[in-house]
Amino acid sequence: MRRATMRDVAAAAGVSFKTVSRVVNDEPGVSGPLVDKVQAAVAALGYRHNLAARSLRHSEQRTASMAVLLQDLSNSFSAQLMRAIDDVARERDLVVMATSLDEEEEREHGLVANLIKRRVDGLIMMPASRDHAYLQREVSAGFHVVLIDRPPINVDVDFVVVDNVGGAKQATNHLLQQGHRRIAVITDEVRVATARQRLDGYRTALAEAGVEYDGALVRAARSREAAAEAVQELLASANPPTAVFSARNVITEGTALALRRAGLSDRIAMVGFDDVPWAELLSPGITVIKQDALAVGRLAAELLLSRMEGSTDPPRHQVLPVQLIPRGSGEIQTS
Amino acid sequence: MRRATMRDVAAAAGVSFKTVSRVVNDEPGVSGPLVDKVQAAVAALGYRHNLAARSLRHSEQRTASMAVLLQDLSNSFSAQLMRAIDDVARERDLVVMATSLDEEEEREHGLVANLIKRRVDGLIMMPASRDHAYLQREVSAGFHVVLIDRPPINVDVDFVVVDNVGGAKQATNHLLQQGHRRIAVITDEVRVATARQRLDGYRTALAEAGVEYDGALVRAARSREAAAEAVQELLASANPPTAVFSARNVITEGTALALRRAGLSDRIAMVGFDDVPWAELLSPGITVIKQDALAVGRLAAELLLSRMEGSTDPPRHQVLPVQLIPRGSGEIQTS
DNA sequence: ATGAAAGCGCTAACAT
DNA sequence: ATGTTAGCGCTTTCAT
Repeated sequence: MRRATMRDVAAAAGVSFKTVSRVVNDEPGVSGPLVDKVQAAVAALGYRHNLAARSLRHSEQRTASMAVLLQDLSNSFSAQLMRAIDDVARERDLVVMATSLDEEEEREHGLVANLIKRRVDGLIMMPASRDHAYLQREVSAGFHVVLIDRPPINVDVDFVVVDNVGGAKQATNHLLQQGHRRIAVITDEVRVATARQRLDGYRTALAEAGVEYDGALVRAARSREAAAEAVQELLASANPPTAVFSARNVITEGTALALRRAGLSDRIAMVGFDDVPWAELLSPGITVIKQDALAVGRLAAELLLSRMEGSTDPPRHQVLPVQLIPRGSGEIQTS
Repeated sequence: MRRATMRDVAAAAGVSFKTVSRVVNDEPGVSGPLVDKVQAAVAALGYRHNLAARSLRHSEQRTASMAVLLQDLSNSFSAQLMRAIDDVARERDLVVMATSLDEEEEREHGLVANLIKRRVDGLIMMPASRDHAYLQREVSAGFHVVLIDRPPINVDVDFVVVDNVGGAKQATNHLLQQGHRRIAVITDEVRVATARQRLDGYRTALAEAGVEYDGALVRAARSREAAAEAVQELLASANPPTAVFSARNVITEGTALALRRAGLSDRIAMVGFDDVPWAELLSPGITVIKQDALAVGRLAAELLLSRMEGSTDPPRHQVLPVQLIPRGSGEIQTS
């Protein structure tokens, strides 16, 4: 059950297959009657234009496609990035390939190689790896890459990140202002750049306030459950925190869960990094440092498109601001 | 800045370009020294295999790609579907193109056409349209389609849905059992198949319990804000409901929001269709009819893969069960 | 073990 | 306005 080709259509319509090509591509220079005959044959045979063959021959070998590599497409932050990127791509009729890296470096390398073999026109990636030098060769060969959420390491390419250090400082300062001195922080694993930056911001804020850093208040957790456990342990410790800075959305979930279970939602203050859709449904509402995922995604897509359209500007480094949204949980004072 | 081709590599390595093809494809029958020479040339020139050209000539013209068309990739249900599909695709080294349809019929048609032009090997779609007859021709031509969340109309293809009618009945019965008689229901617009089915289940449960259907308790809402408004209006009406069945995840958010704003979270019962990650963070927790998005996605992907691997079984219709998870909000009794 | 020729489905450049 | 030829980068088939 082979698909019909232009030659098949040409034979059925009694014209040359170049005429079919003209009709299919809406090129001028074909008489009305012939156009009709060709279209009739196309319909009769169920012919479908083959874009792969087209782009192979076409002068500028574009595939009108791009790829998005995130860590976990089911995470709401990533899902929003994807959505924003897709919205921009849609305007240009670009198809978007998307997948999750799950912080696996090997997977990142394999996928980038695979996508280049497929000749996607560009890539937006939240990198899992900590060395992006391997991208240099591809970028030099004309492959376009925009990193997102995490800055490039050992290579200079376009990127869009948010002010993680500033946001974490702001979160910590906010809690300090409510009188808290024992502020726990739960972050992602330190190999993740954003986790390191947010921890930096936390430490800087403490230092500036003259509050001593206490490693016992710092935990790493990847999942919601791990975060909940970490908070539970901290609460049960000899010298428990009076406030928590949860440095990532799933950690915020885990923290809220642990506080609820302990019946301490109204006693222990918390500020989360990254807004969550249910933040205002809780009592108290969750105070967060909001990063505008849609803006990050949109901007990254626009940077990529400008490259695909020929921009040769030097690599552009975009750091978007974040915003503290007080909703109650972060305004709980020390008693 | 043209990318190197096999011919370029062959010239650089001093071999025929067929030998390069053999090396690049890990085919046997090339001596060790030649393999080395070719690989050196590949590295020197930054050569990258062109999969589009390959699949054009290759006997079975597979592109090792599939597409996923959902309504809104940023919705947590859709994001989970995508994640599950991607996990299965990953095992087979398939690339997944994904995008949102936003309930736009035109967009669905355009995308399906475009994806066929790109010769994707298969498609998993949550359809926006209400007539899928146009798919018949493509399916007959060997294109593989699996519908998800909503069943096919006017065409018979594989699909995976959940028991919407049964789930809605269960939700309604649960509220009836707590003594509620005035149960509001907020659904998606009626053009959406799942909304109609869930409304059916609601009506059936009422009828079976001998409770008269009251159209004044039924509202449609697409967004969280619209749902919140609808609930607010209902609560302010002359004869307000004592319970709410929110028939979709964003509606559940809106309902929870409205109840919280009205300070009635502990007074008005609610059950939501589709589990939400924050359901157990609220007080009371949100009782839901859980549909296993990951299972739906996984199963759909497996059905599609089996087609791609040659299955010619008659169209398979999968209806997955749903499960009521009591967390508090659904167990509030009439006072 | 290696290579030359043909052709996948299409567009570009050039006829007529 | 229509058609012919060549060739995109690759795999296949068939030599050597």
